[in-house]
Amino acid sequence: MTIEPELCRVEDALGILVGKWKPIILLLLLKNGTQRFSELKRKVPEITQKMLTKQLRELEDEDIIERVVYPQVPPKVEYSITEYGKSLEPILAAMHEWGTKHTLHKQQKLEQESM
Amino acid sequence: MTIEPELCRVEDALGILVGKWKPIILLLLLKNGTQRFSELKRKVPEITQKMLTKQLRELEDEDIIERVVYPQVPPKVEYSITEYGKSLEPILAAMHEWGTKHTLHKQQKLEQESM
DNA sequence: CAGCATCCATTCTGATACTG
DNA sequence: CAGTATCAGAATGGATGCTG
Repeated sequence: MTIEPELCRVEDALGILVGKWKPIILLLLLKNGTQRFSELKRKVPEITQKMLTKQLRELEDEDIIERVVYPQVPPKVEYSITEYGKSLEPILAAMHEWGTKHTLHKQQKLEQESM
Repeated sequence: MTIEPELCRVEDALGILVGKWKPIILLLLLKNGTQRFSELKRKVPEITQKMLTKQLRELEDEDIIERVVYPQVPPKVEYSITEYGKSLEPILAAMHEWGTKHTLHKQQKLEQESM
């Protein structure tokens, strides 16, 4: 094991990543760079404005993403990952890789059960 | 970016790790190996039996941990990480490392604000 | 010892409608 | 366009008491 004593450090990262839509939002911003509110909404149609707004605010509060408002009509707001936010990428990558394997695992389990 | 298309793979990992006590439980089992219910309870005194039981069941359902019941009186139940569960370690490690940095980040932020 | 059952408080998420 | 406000339902977490 490489993880030592203070076990609870993990909670901080988890606290930031938890939220039904935060990982997707972060991955979209990491992958495609700066994007407008409406772009994000379009790429994740299932999310409601309320939820998107909320999750973006929370990520902003944690300095994970940056929010830039252009004072014009109609309004324009752009979101992007901060440098600090980019430091989350290894975690997202590890989860993504694991998630892929997990899918296989679940499939195998189902196959076993149906034999 | 190394993370490609199917963004939602991340959710599976997150779903398993989320739960107020799951990371701690996993880290304890990864670090110290097989342990009894009461040992875990003692190491995380703030958790209630109900919660400990629930989180352990959920991890068991996902094949992350194994539960062995010894048919004796008084009862004895041991929990351990499965091989599959061990595959989560990179994620936990990444979160742990990040969490440590995050603490520093928060401190610096507070210092800046108080200047 | 290792739970389960019940009740309760809080938080989270969603649906819908409205606005500068 | 990018929100805010309100209401409702679901999920989560906790306190307490009982049991094989």
